Amino acid sequence: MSKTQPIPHPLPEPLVDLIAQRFRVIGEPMRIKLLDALRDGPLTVGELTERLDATQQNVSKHIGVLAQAGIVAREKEGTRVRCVIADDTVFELCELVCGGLREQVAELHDVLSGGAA
Amino acid sequence: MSKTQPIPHPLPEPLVDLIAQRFRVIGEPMRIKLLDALRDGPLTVGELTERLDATQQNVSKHIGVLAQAGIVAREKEGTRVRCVIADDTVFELCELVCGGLREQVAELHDVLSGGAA
DNA sequence: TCGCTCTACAACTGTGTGGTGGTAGAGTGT
DNA sequence: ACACTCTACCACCACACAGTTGTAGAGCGA
Repeated sequence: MSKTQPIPHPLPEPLVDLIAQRFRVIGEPMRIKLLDALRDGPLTVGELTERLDATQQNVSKHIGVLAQAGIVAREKEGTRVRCVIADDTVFELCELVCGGLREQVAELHDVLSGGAA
Repeated sequence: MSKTQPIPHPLPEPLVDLIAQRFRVIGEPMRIKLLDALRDGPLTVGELTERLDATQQNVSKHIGVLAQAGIVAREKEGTRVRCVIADDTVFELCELVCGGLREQVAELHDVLSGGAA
């Protein structure tokens, strides 16, 4: 159902910046961990803080970045804040990247085991 | 044909770092422009320098980063160096991101045009 | 009302890195 | 051999940002 319609070719400058920004948001280990933790379902900032063994401030900060990028959504619930994945495509992105990594590692493996002349 | 097999769930630390690094590599406007330029086919560093209106040093540097990440391949050809896309998944990644961006913009558009109570 | 918990914000510091200038080295033509 | 072109490497500067500390404010229970 996902369109995956082709991108305009001479990529316009503003779009380049948007794409880069998007990748940059996901390109942070802490944020990837947060997203990974939220894969099971919504969690509060406190729960995330405990699971990732991080400081509350840092978690809040990164969740803020992810929220501003529209990747997660924050929902107040008393004093707590429930964080939910708002854009599932991030996981598809991760899977694609993992696929590429697997391929590279496989090539290296082939070279190191059989391909050495 | 792409596996897109699911990722291990409690994402192991080293994998998190690898994924983050990968995204970070693509999360740079100049590098996205380089990849976009290489979509038509192989180009030399000089040609890329001219097309992107950048300095030769900068292009060489970013191509180096992309090459080390296994996203492009460099091939010496006399004094010139031909740069080729080595991992097509980057374009799939961009398409996915663009799809997400489109969706967000569409939602904003709806809110701003009809949804206002 | 008072105190406690939960979260977000501001200021600061250290680090990573993008861009530039300078330059070395390889390859080519004369 | 010499001059020229093409590319990569190095050192440097400037800026962005991740992480920390301190703290303000909102909500809840006693």
